[in-house]
Amino acid sequence: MSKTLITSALPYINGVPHLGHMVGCLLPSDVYARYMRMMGNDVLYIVGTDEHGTTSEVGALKAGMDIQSYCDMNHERHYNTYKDFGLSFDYFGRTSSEQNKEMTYHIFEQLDKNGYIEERTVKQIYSIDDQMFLADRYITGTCPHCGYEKARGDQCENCTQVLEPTDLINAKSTISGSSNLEVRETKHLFLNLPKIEPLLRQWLITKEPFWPEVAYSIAQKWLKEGLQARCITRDLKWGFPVNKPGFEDKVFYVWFDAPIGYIGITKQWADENPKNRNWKDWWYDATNVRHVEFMGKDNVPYHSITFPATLLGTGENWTQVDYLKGVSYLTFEGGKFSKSENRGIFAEDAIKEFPADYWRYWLMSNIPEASDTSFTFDLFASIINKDLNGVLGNFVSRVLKMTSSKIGNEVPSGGNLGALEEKLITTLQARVNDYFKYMNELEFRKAFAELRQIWVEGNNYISEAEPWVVIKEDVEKASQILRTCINLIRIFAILSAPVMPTTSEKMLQKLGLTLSDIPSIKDFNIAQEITAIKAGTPFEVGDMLFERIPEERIAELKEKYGASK
RNA sequence: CGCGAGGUAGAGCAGCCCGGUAGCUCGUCAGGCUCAUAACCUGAAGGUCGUUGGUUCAAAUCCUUCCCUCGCAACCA
Repeated sequence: MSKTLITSALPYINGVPHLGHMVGCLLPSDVYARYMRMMGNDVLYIVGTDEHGTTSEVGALKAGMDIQSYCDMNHERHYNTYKDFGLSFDYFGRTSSEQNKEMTYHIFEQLDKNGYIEERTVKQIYSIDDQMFLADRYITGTCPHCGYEKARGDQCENCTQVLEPTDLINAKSTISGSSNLEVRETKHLFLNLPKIEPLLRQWLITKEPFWPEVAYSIAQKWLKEGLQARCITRDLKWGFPVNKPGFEDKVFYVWFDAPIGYIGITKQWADENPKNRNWKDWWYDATNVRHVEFMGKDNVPYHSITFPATLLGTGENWTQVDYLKGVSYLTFEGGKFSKSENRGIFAEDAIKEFPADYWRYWLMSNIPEASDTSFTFDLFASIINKDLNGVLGNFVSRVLKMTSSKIGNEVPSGGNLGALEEKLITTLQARVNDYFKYMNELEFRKAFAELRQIWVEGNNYISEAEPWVVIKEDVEKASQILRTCINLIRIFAILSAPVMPTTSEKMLQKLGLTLSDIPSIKDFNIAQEITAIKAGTPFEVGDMLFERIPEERIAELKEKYGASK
């Protein structure tokens, strides 16, 4: 059995995940993991929170908490949100874990031993009142070029000039507001990327035919512009203390230990059941592992350049990314999501408004693959009303209600498959093959457009077969048609499970089944599946699968989530 | 001249790599059906494929000019 290692970019603990984060890495990784499991693959699906860095320190300070409790609290919050969205990760870990510390130290030692680490002294702004060095973005002041008063230390948003923090007039710390700043020298460790570059190029070239264009072109861009040594340590408190003499008062930069977190979290997972789990089977001298990573496009450089270079520099045989799914941005009603401006719908709120499957289906069938995509409530409602209610929900409803009222609450017996069913089987098999093909290629938009067409085939079939007419003349034939339709419900439930697990369960429940009854979908054969449910099996009509979203509700939502701003 | 991605019917997208009657979904209009969630099925209207020039028998597709949108620009996760 081939092994599939699936990782989602680790959400930063201090952030509040919005729909863009969900669709960028968390949801697609889950959908893919569920699909690969159903295909019979041995899947390990790893997610967790990325916890180190200034942002956490500042967040804790503002919340009046110590950093550890602050992170504990937020970790819990992330976990609950993702569970609510139905994410099926095998482990939800943390980059601040002991296991990750161990991994980070080991990888750093190897890099150092191989001569890829160098010391440099840099000048940095120190805030005397905050008692810390400030990252550029934590300094604001007046732009010397255009006079804009809220220019950041790295760049002026107004005139787009790239700045040094020392250029700013009346520079202030954004943390305390203090202007009691000075430039200090500080010694840091750098990862010598130019030295690893030849290895990296050699490795990357093998990926070109497989990666999506967005991901590969971003990686190429970085190589083209030339790699520079990258600072991997910081003057902070919250992080792993550097395990090198003379640097004990520094910590590793969050971007150094965050991707290593995939490995560290795998070890967390393994440590919970050491008899049956071994992290090395997935990461170290591992054979037959295909590693698929999911991330927003802003993360691509780190996963295609920095992290692979880090692993290559160890000289050890680490599992590298085989397929990198880079996803563009989801915008909100044409603008940016912004918590501070109360603009956009965030994951915790989204789940209170509608069931997870509504979001999962919308987001996956509109995932920003080729370019940035805008979320609008109008579009959302139209998809939910048309695809989920009109096409799928209504099909289930019309079939079960008709069978129940005309014949009874058992799958009806009698009749044989005919020419119409032959045609249905052929059409459906072709569509299912395409659906699987797109899923294998991680072409989600196309995959879910195909899934929708599969549902449509159900309505097409029942329209042509007209059981409501046939039943007046030939009850046996009508029974066969309805039995076929009930089997279609089962087939639709199975095929929809990766994207709408709860709805699938609901559909199967009506037929007295659960998802765990479903065998592998590898070699899914419609001709066989179409008769899987036998005559006499009891079923219940139950509730409707989905609810329509009326016009008034859309207007309310737009108002509530700042769609007009 | 910083870099990248995108600009295709009212809306959202596919097609572009490997040139050859412009396709899908929603919306609109008309018809059908009455089992079902004002649903479902069928059909029609609607596009000089951002702009300029070029290559070619032939360009949405290849090369070129300019314009617009979004993102990135390495101490922001």
